[in-house]
Amino acid sequence: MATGRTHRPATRSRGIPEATVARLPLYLRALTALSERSVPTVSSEELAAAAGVNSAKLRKDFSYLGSYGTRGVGYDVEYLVYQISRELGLTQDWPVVIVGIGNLGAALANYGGFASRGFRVAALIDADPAMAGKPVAGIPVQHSDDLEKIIQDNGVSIGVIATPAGAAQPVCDRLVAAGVTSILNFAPTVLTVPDGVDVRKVDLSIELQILAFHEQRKAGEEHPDGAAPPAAAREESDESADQGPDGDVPAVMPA
Amino acid sequence: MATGRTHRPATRSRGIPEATVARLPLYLRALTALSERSVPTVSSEELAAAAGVNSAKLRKDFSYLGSYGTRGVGYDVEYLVYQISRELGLTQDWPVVIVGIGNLGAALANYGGFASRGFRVAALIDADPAMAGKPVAGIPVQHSDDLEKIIQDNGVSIGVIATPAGAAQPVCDRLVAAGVTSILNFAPTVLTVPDGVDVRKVDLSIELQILAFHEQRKAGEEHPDGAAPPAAAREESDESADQGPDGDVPAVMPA
DNA sequence: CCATCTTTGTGCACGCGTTCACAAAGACAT
DNA sequence: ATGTCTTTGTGAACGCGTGCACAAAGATGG
Ligand SMILES: NC(=O)c1ccc[n+]([C@@H]2O[C@H](COP(=O)([O-])OP(=O)(O)OC[C@H]3O[C@@H](n4cnc5c(N)ncnc54)[C@H](O)[C@@H]3O)[C@@H](O)[C@H]2O)c1
Ligand SMILES: NC(=O)c1ccc[n+]([C@@H]2O[C@H](COP(=O)([O-])OP(=O)(O)OC[C@H]3O[C@@H](n4cnc5c(N)ncnc54)[C@H](O)[C@@H]3O)[C@@H](O)[C@H]2O)c1
Repeated sequence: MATGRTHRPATRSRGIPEATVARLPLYLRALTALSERSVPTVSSEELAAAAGVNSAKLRKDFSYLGSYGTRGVGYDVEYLVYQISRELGLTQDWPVVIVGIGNLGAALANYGGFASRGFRVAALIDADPAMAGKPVAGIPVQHSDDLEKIIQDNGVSIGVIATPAGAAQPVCDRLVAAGVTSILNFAPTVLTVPDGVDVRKVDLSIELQILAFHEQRKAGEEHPDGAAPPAAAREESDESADQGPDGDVPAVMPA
Repeated sequence: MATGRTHRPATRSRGIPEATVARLPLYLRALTALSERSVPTVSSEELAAAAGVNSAKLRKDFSYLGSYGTRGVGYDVEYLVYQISRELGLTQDWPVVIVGIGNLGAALANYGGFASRGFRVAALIDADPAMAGKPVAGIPVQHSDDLEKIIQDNGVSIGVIATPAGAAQPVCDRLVAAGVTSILNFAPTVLTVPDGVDVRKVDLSIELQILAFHEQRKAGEEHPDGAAPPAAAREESDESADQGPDGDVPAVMPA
């Protein structure tokens, strides 16, 4: 998972568990695909397969939204698309600003999947004066001096941060002060925000490191054939002779 | 959370819980920053604050790695950097290929934070013949015809998919067949992989939808002053009169 | 060497999330 | 109308993750 929420304790939002909320977009995507193929109804089993989850989980998730679905038949695709969209707040338009129009920010600005779900790129903001006025993805980049005005004029409540790590917290502070209450952060930093502001982060580096961890485990298991004891092959090897097959980085040892 | 794992049930990998593994990179980042400032030791309290987590959680996380840390003092920064790096498999070099060098793929290729943790971009692969040979971030793009050979020649086990959604599954299948066992997927699709292959996904659209959900809740609460009953303001409103303040999408109703 | 003070490591309890398994609901055929 | 068959919705059990709270460990000062 490339994410993690901040603040807002375990206050189940109106009764819909956070884990369920995180899956709703997944269901919505699968349902939209079915809708485009004019499929009228789906069973929980089919839809679960398409979304890559357990069917019991899917049914429980939907049960938090209400009793849509007909026993013996399944769920009405169009109706469910509407209900989930409404629950996620996608029946309204969400203006979004992107701050930091570098490699990543420009890619995000060019991303088509943005607009497809009610999100509209209201403005692109960068601190580089050389970029001001230059169009990216058809939208002229604006200077960060005008950040507050841009937020307020467009009624923006969702901000995307794609600046270097060092600039992320100051930018975040300005966004929040200007009225932004939801932030998607691509910079590799922990953002501190007041209560009531949601932060989600996407960190490529963290994802790769998690993959590397599992990759290392797979390589360390070394079982060409079937059932080898998966764990407990080595217990508390502490240090020494645990390196991969390749070379190793000389390590700094403690006092 | 922008992620979600696939397959591999709840098999706690060698005793380190998945949730802990996901936080190790966070600790590592904070520790690296301390190391650069030549800070010799940190307490769990300080480090937890820097990583944005609870200090008890941090201590429990570290306890899975072993008893590094000195009571009354804290943790030796350099030592901990090494131990976490080793646990995550970052003491070895991980060649990575990126498939789909469009807006996003190019941004990823240009991303400096890639190399900083033992990940090396071994190759860039695209299906567009016009891109073949063209350097992106100093690395010439190779045609996807040679995908299998590239994977094998470089001993690549981690692949990044940044192609359009429709191409993701076929690309994934080829990567896996060629020997890749860890995939980071940016395309908005559920990938199906054999057992033993790890998939993590990053989906911008899902993140925004989750933010929109909470944003809608905040807007719906409408409490200019202090303590209003957070939930149970409306119970089971089913349909009708639940739309946002703005316009609403005409919905298709079921039979 | 002893006392004090800081900070770790963890036992324990609790709550959330997942999954199983099944009764109830309803479609559909006869 | 009645029976059968499919599929939902959910009660209950279980396991994982989180956070509290505290005893043990060890540093530090006298
Ligand atoms: N490129 C990637 O694939 C990638 C992947 C993961 C994370 N990231 C992170 O995303 C961020 C951006 O990456 P990038 O490759 O686009 O970097 P970049 O250097 O290409 O772009 C950063 C942009 O932010 C602008 N900027 C700097 N300070 C600013 C400020 N105070 N206000 C507004 N704009 C400001 C710069 O002018 C520049 O245009 C970095 O934090 C990076 O670590 C990037
Ligand atoms: N741009 C973003 O910010 C962003 C954000 C989130 C998700 N995504 C997703 O990431 C993916 C890439 O986005 P993008 O904006 O870079 O798109 P893009 O169209 O700019 O780039 C896609 C690239 O993939 C290449 N390609 C197509 N089929 C291929 C194949 N079979 N093998 C190898 N290469 C192939 C194309 O030639 C092209 O260069 C999409 O699935 C998109 O939905 C993008």
